[in-house]
Amino acid sequence: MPQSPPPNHSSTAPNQQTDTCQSVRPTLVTPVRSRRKDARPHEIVAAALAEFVDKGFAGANVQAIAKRAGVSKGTVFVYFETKQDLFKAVVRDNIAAPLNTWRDVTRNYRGSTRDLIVQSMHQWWTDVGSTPAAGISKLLMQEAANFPELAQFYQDEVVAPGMSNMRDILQRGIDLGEFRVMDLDITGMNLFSPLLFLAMWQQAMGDKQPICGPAIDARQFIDNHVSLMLDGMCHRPAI
Amino acid sequence: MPQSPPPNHSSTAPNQQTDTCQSVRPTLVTPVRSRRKDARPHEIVAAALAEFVDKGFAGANVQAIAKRAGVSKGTVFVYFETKQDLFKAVVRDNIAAPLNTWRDVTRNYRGSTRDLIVQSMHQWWTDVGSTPAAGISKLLMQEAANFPELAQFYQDEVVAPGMSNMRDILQRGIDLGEFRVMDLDITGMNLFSPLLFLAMWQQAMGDKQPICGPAIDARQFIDNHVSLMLDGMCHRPAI
DNA sequence: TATATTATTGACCAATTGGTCAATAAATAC
DNA sequence: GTATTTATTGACCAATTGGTCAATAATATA
Repeated sequence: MPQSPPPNHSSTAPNQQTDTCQSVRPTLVTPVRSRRKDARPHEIVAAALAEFVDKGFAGANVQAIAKRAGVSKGTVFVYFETKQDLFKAVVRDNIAAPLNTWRDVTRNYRGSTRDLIVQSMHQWWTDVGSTPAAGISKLLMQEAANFPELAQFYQDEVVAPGMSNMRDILQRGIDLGEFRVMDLDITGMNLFSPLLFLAMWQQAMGDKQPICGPAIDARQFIDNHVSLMLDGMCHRPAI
Repeated sequence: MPQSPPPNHSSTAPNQQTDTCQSVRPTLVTPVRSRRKDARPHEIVAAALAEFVDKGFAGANVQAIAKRAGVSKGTVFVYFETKQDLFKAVVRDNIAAPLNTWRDVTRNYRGSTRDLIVQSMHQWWTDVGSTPAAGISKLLMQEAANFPELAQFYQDEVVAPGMSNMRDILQRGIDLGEFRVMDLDITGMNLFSPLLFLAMWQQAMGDKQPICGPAIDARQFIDNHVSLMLDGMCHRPAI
């Protein structure tokens, strides 16, 4: 899936960009080159995200990224010193935004903590888990060893705040008398890791390779998970 | 980066494992080359596992694999046609064994299903999750798109049997009246995915980058998880 | 229109690396 | 010991690719 279609080219594939000068200068045909200095970085980063998630850092091809972004390889290196720098930019640019909006849901919630958890998880799935940004998790997981500073960045900017948010939610449930007392950190991870796993799994397997029979429905997966985590699998008398 | 130091020099550091037959010549030093046709494949695959898990398929360097295995690059290509073939061998050879032993625990268990789950998970963690073989999961997750036939293989040989085993366990609990009725597939995934996630996480982050404060203790993680899944987080009256 | 500026390009370079193969040395046969 | 076989090697090749830069074309300016 091409990220950003070549903004200037009139046609799609066949014409390529070999139409340098034979254009007779009729009047105002689409220019052979377009100059959009400020739009480039974002487009290149978006294209790079797709390529990196797809192929990993080592497997990603700068030329392919350039093509996806609709520019030449040279242009990529005008805006990013090295492939590594581009990679870092991709991670940084795709990490920050979603987490905040997700967190806001927690802040001013009124209903039961159970509902908060359900809604919070669906929210995260919609905003992050099911989007290309989820590829970042997969990416970091595989490249963490080679980019320790990025792993640290991810740790500081995503993991820690995410854990903090989970703790807040759980503490709220305890304070309101809904939940029993438990280890907040461990429980937070227990509660959230299936979502992360599902996101990475679907990133990896995409639409092919259904886990077991049909593909997993995220909504059902989340609802079932929350039900188990709150009520447990064992028989229990009505409250 | 120096290429490959001649592996024949007297001996770099350890004596390697040239234990086959050079003992015939007690007076001579260890031979410059050792010929161990049948031991090579396994050694190379073991070395390749480490390198692939570390660097991914594209990032892995055949010369580095050869070095880890104590042979020359040429030797690698004697036993494996291509880098891809080596990769496939690595996955295939590291997938089969652990699952079976894990499964056997389920078969002839006598106690409560709760205990079965606890023990089963600790068993899996010991036999798979905490071993290098867990790197295969991380590896497959990142290379699935590029090796669809391997993804299928993984699906058939690991995912499906694993899910089946989870279903058996849950069904047992239901049959014995311990558990309420629930969707076996989804619940199986909910139950197991945190372990998979933890395994991959620790593969990725290794001993550095603790999630939050100290590194996660797998034992505590598992026990807490099972407790939540069976009893739930909510307050509940004594049975 | 003419000139100046600069975003964009693609040919080019150097380093890396998957893969080959004739030479070599360890074993075996005689 | 000599001859034969073959597992192992490392120099070598060709293709790929990250990165460079002088040339070029799209603007801006006058």
